[in-house]
Formats: sequence, C-alpha cells, structure tokens
Amino acid sequence: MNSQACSAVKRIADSTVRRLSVYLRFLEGSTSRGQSTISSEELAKHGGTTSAQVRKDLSFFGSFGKRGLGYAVPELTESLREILGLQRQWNVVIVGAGKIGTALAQYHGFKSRGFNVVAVYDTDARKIGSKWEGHVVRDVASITSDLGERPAEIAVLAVPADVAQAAVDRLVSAGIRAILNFAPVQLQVPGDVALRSVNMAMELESLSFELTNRDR
Amino acid sequence: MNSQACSAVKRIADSTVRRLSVYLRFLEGSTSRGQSTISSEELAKHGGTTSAQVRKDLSFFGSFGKRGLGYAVPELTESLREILGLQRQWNVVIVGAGKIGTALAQYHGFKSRGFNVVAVYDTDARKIGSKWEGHVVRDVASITSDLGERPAEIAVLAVPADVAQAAVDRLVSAGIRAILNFAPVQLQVPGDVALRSVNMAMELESLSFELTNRDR
DNA sequence: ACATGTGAACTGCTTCACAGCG
DNA sequence: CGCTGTGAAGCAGTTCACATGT
Repeated sequence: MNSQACSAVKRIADSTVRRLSVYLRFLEGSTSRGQSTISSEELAKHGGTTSAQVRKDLSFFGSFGKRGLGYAVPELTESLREILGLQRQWNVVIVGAGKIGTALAQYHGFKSRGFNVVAVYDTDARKIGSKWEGHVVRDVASITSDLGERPAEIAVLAVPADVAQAAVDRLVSAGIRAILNFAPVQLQVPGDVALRSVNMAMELESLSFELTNRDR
Repeated sequence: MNSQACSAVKRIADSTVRRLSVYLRFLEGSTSRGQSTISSEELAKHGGTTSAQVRKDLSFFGSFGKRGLGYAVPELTESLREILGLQRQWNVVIVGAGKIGTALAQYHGFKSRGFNVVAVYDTDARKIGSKWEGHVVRDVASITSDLGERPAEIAVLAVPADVAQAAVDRLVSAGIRAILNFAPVQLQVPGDVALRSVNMAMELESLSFELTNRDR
C-alpha cells in the first residue's frame, strides 16, 4: 500500500533483519551495474533464499514493489537503508588494540557504511598513546569520561575472553547501547543493551561437526 | 542409556551444534576451576539458554548425566569434543593476507583447538614470499598443487568481496571441504562443501536496526 | 529429594498457493 | 500475463511437565 518504511508493529525476527542486510548489499552492487529493476526471484538467488521469503521479509515494512514488474533498485535500496537505520551516523568505539582490534579499526566497511570509529582503547601501557590508523590508542580507564564528552552508541569488543565481561560492564555503565563481541565467551548484558557475538571458535567447531557427520 | 556419543540419527539443528560449542567452552573453564560436576541449570545460565534446552541438546547424542546429580565435567567435556569432531587435527589454509587474514593467522585459538594453519595465500606480489607469524605467504595460483601434496579440509577466506567467489571456486576444485568466509558476500558452493559466513557489515546493521527500533 | 531424559504442547519462522494489481 | 503481497498450511526448534532413575 504505502512505499514508506513503516515502523514495525510486530516483532521482527533477527533472521529477517540479517537477510535485509544481505539484500541491501546485493542491491548496492546492482546499482553500480546499472540495473534499474529487480525481482524477488533475483534477490533470492543472490541472497541464498527463496522469492517468497524475500517478499515476506519486505512485506513486514510495507509494499515496495510493482506487481508484474518487481522492485525499483534505487527506491528499494533507500527503503532498506531507512529500515535498518543506516541514514544516520553511528559512533563506534573499539575496545582492545590487539590483532583483531587493529584489523577491525582499519576495516573500510565501517566508514563507508556510516559507522564512525571515534576511539580505540586498550589496557596495555605500551600500546596506549601509540597511533594506529589515525586513532590514538587510549586507556580503557578513560572510557567513561570520554563517552561523557563524546557519546558513542556501539562498542566493538576485541579483548581476551577473561576480561571481556569486565569490559562490558564498564561500557554499559558508560552508556553504550550496543555491543559487537569478538571474544569467545557468552556475555551478560542488561535487557536494554543490544548484543551480537562473532565467535570464531564456534564457527570452526560447527564446520568440524559438519565434516565429521557428513556421512548422514 | 549409553554414555558414548552415538552418531546422529536425525538431522541436528545448527543452533544445537553452536550451543554445544558454547557448553564446551564453559566446561573447559570449569575443569580449570576444579569443578567436577555440573547441572544443566548451571550450563544453561552460562550458555545463555535454559536447562531444558541443554538437556535436549545433549539427548540427541546420548545420556551423559546422572539423575539427581548432574554431569561429570571431564566426561562431558570429552563427549562434546568427540561429538564436535575435535579429537583429530584439521588442516586449515588462510586465503588473503590482508589485515583480517593476518590477524586470523595469529589467532591462538586455532592451534590450541586442533586447527592447524598450514598455509597463508595472497595474490599480491609484494606480499608473496614474506613471512608472517611463521607462515610464508604463498601465491594463490599454487593452491591447487599445494593441496595436492598436503591436503587441507578447511579454508578461511579473508579476501575482498569482489574476488571471493573466484577464490571459492578455486578452493572447491582443489578439494577443500569446508569454508569459513569473512567476505561480505553470499557465496555459492556445491552441496557437499560446508560454508559458514562471518559478516561484520550484517552484524553492525542488525545492531543499527535494533537501536533504531527499540521503541517497540 | 533431586536432576536427568523425553514425549507432547507450543511458538514462530518458512513455504505454499493464489488473489490482487499493474 | 507476470510478479507482488499475504493468509493459511507446514515444519522445525523451543519449552513444558513429568516419568524415571539415583
């Protein structure tokens, strides 16, 4: 009916949101390839799902397509950006200036997608003060006062597993609202803080399981 | 009934396998803390799930607990290792010697968990031949012959999105059976190749969505 | 008495199938 | 006629509740 992204009336499944992100990624490529219209079938093929799933996912937020035609690429791209909250900038702090933390700090996908890395933190006195990729590494102890001056919504956690929960507690009390965790531990956060975890060990072990049990 | 990990009779959900991995991680900590027995309730609390879920997850593979007592930590740890296929070594190649690839190559969790990094590859002539963390960076063009001499089961893909599918095709024809993908694209693999993807952009966008739509 | 193991109920995501509309 | 949008059906994963065994 409308072609505006309307606010969700019922709870949206996490799997739906992740697929929207995949659709958006492919649409951005379609734009640069000069494609002006796209069908749910095509989106599905490149998103690893089905056309019905694509239509259902989009239908939670409005009617974006034209029957008999498909979806207009620029309009759908814009709508997905709006739905995912990507029309604003998000401030991000990276906690942990080890190998993973510094790799992430340099990840180009942050800046290009509106995620603005405002600071990198560590506890190692030898790292504090050194400059990495345009960011001076700061002392974790100053997180609270720093965030008071320059708030950030999202923290990327790349510290050793045994200090991850302590870091989370500090971040939460400093007002961080979302955490992307790379430490291989299950973290406890208050209900109003969003948490996603990327667990390398878990992914590898899941592959190991699949390889081991492929013989049905 | 038995306390042996029996081979799966029905399809095991991916979510179950990922939880087993989380349980295993916590059990390893319990061992080092000297705890000899553990209840499903305790495992659940630290695994971010419920006691019923823990018992159901384990029940797919056998009966590992003692009624009225709980689970013996060393025995359950061993059983989970067996179920997940972690009692053998897996050979891993890392493709892409950029920031993420090199960070991963140094990731201690690989070696300590039986994932043996046997080679690092790149296409950049300036990187090929240089030594990083004990691994000489080799030319991607030699993957096929290298794997012929020294097979590897798992590939970790850390290359730019636009060359990821080409790298996958090469790896698959070279006999790789599982891929852990860090490139932000949806990859196509044959049905007999296991694929997991870690997509930073997707995780960030999912956090952005949650922050944006927290007001119900 | 206590905690596991499990069939049954439940919840919610996915797939189907077709009405609706360009 | 083609492709979207969607209620209804199907299915898979989770939760419940209790019988079972120590």
